[in-house]
Amino acid sequence: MDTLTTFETAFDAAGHRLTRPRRALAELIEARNGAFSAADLVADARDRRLGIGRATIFRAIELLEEIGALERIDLPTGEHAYVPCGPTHHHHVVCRRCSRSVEIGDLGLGALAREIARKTGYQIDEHRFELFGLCPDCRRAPAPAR
Amino acid sequence: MDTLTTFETAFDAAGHRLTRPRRALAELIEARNGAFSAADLVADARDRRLGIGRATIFRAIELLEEIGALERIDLPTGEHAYVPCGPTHHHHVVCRRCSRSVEIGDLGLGALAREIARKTGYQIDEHRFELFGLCPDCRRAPAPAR
DNA sequence: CTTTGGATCGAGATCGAGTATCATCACGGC
DNA sequence: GCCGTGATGATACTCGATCTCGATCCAAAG
Repeated sequence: MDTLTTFETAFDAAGHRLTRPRRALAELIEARNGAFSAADLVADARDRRLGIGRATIFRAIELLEEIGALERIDLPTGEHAYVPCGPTHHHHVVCRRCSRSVEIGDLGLGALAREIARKTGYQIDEHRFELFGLCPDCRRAPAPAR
Repeated sequence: MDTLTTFETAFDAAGHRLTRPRRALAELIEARNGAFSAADLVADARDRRLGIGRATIFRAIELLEEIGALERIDLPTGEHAYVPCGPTHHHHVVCRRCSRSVEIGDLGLGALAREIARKTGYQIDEHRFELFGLCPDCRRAPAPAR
């Protein structure tokens, strides 16, 4: 069976070609199952001798971001990371150890943003709400696996 | 009168020397009156022929961040910026045109974070909430002064 | 199945933010 | 004023990310 993965579908649905490098990257991302950095993908690709160029990886990430299949978040360290996500408005909770992430709904933040707009006089176009901590598994895990 | 500015006081109170470059940078930051990037300061310093090295600027920013007089935020573009701020827990609203920013209080986000922790099983250590839009002045301004 | 054009690719150069190094300097307590 | 230590700034360097451009591949059409 040639079932397409979520990301392969994303490329396809947006009218982009389903090339070998893109398929491979889609797989790498799905395998990660959480937040990852561009450098992570570059390393993955190199480790598996996929022969995918850096530029291609950055282009694929950019594309998936435009499509809405990925979203960039900013780690507390200042690094950029990307999380797989659906199309609806939402926010992310990211594990600071294993990077596993879950989506959470709006939770009234839209209303809160409007409230803030009213109070400050700003016209709010965009907001960002990210949470960091330890996922259930990493909470149980003993030592900070370094 | 040799009144110290907010930032000069910050350096002083934290037990750091009040050097000429630091005074100058404190002034530049106050003059900006909003969010700015490290590159902005570097440019400002160069434009005014202050003779301040890049390293010094980055060190000063780092220091002010440790002290709590600055906080790093991440612009929607992915760039890093810094906003002057007070010591209590709060969040920022930043104008995407002029970078003027205002602080807003906790607004029940702490409680929301706890709620999310309960629902997801994550242990939430840290959260980030940033809002972007147009400040009252820039809303009134006609064309996007480019 | 073959052709073919344009999207996509990969290698390498380049850029720019941020850090490290280290000899020199100057703040501020004495 | 002296002096020790923290601070400075020129320079080199690291590393994430982007740009360029000729080569290559996908997929639609015939």
